[in-house]
Amino acid sequence: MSRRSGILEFAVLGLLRESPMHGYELRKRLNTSLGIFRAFSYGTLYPCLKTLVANGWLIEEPGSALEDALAASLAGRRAKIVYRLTAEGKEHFEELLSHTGPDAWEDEHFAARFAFFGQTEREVRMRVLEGRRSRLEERLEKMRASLVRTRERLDDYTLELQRHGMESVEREVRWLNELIESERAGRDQRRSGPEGLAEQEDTPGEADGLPRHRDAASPGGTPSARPGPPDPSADTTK
Amino acid sequence: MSRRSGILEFAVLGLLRESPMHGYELRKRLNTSLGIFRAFSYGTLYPCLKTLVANGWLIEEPGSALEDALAASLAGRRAKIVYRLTAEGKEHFEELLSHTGPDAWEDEHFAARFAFFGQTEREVRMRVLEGRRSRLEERLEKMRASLVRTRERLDDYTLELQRHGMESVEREVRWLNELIESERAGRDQRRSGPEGLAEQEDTPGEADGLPRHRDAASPGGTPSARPGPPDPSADTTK
DNA sequence: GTTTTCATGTAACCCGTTACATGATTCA
DNA sequence: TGAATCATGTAACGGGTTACATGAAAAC
Repeated sequence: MSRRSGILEFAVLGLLRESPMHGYELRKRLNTSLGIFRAFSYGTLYPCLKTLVANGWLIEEPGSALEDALAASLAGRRAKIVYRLTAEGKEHFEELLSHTGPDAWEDEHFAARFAFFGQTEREVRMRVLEGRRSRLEERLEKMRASLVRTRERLDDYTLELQRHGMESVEREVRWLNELIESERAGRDQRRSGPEGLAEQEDTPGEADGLPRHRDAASPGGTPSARPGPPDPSADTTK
Repeated sequence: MSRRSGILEFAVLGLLRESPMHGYELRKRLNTSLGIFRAFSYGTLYPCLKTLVANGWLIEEPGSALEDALAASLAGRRAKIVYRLTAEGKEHFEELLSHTGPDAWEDEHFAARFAFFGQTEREVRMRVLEGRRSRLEERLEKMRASLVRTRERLDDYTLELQRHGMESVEREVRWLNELIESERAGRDQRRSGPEGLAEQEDTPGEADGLPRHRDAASPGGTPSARPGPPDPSADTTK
């Protein structure tokens, strides 16, 4: 099971680590900034927030005048209930960040993990990237095998669909390869402070590490939600 | 709402149109041959089959000795309950095939539709492909807008994730472009249709435009390495 | 002869969305 | 003043999976 709510918790904690926010804003961030996640509804988000509060990982504070000023400066909007990460919450998040279990490289989990790589230690990043890669390679292998088995029985369109799917996965593997290499190659002073987002040099220099191949078009991958591409089957573990 | 069960019904009808099958086999086909679908469990499949039977679209027949022989030749396996499409079922499926509502180009729906393009009329194929494309372009537009809005506030990894996501969508658009063009060009003279999707167009009996490829057991011909319709692939620059 | 794979089913449960209820604030 | 957006919540519902129950044929 994908334990999607686990992803939500993780992402909420991660976002709140950067700065306190109220639910409405949180949801927007979840669905746009971190555009990878299939939209969560309030019916999911608010109960989740409650749980996190109950666990002592968050505290809710009323949107005071002081808070308003801050919130306004950030989002131009008045806040009602602002959620703030507690020390325990931070600790818990840190712990989650360091986990590298197999689920860390399942589709949506992986995206969530990647989105917070900025706060993740180098080794962990490596493990997650490599885990993801081998997961995909496994998947590719299955696809290839199944394709060989059934090739003649399939019509052109089905074949084409399959081909495109495989190519998407292959493309993601190449992407991971680049990322891994880039990690390996060094530049280590990745920020890890939440607010380290500070100086963001937009100037296209490879200064800070990521490949940034602008239009080096590579084939497919997984688009946002439940994308056209892949998700092959074979994987009954879902 | 994705109405995922609708996809299942559609796919089941489509697969059974090609040849009668029992549930177990059906599921395998759903998850491998048509590898696009996220695995459906039996807890979903069997109830669905019952519904379809209740609607008069399928009939269940016991796996008789006769059936066994056939089944054995196909899959080497004995069948217990074989589901066969009724005339009404066929009609219903045909109707579904001709629908081109907006949902036809939502992620999983689209994949399902595409998988049965072999039985779909050319115009319908075009509409679906174009619909999908504009859906994706819309999505791209949103992503771009949101990216512009938030660019500076995001760290490198988040940015990279977003970039990769967009590129994936762009890639799918290119794929669709090729497919559309290929449809437009009339793919009669298209290369290598295995079982002659090619000569299909001029076959009088195919007034309804349905290829009706291979009868299950006859792989016979050319194991075409390359699919007929499009063929973006080949290019290594991708 | 026992394990694997084939094969069919069902009921409990989990998860998340939809739809609804409510109210403050901003803008026309 | 009324519409639109912001903002928080909840209860009912739906859909799908998991886990379980069952049994036959194949493979070892």
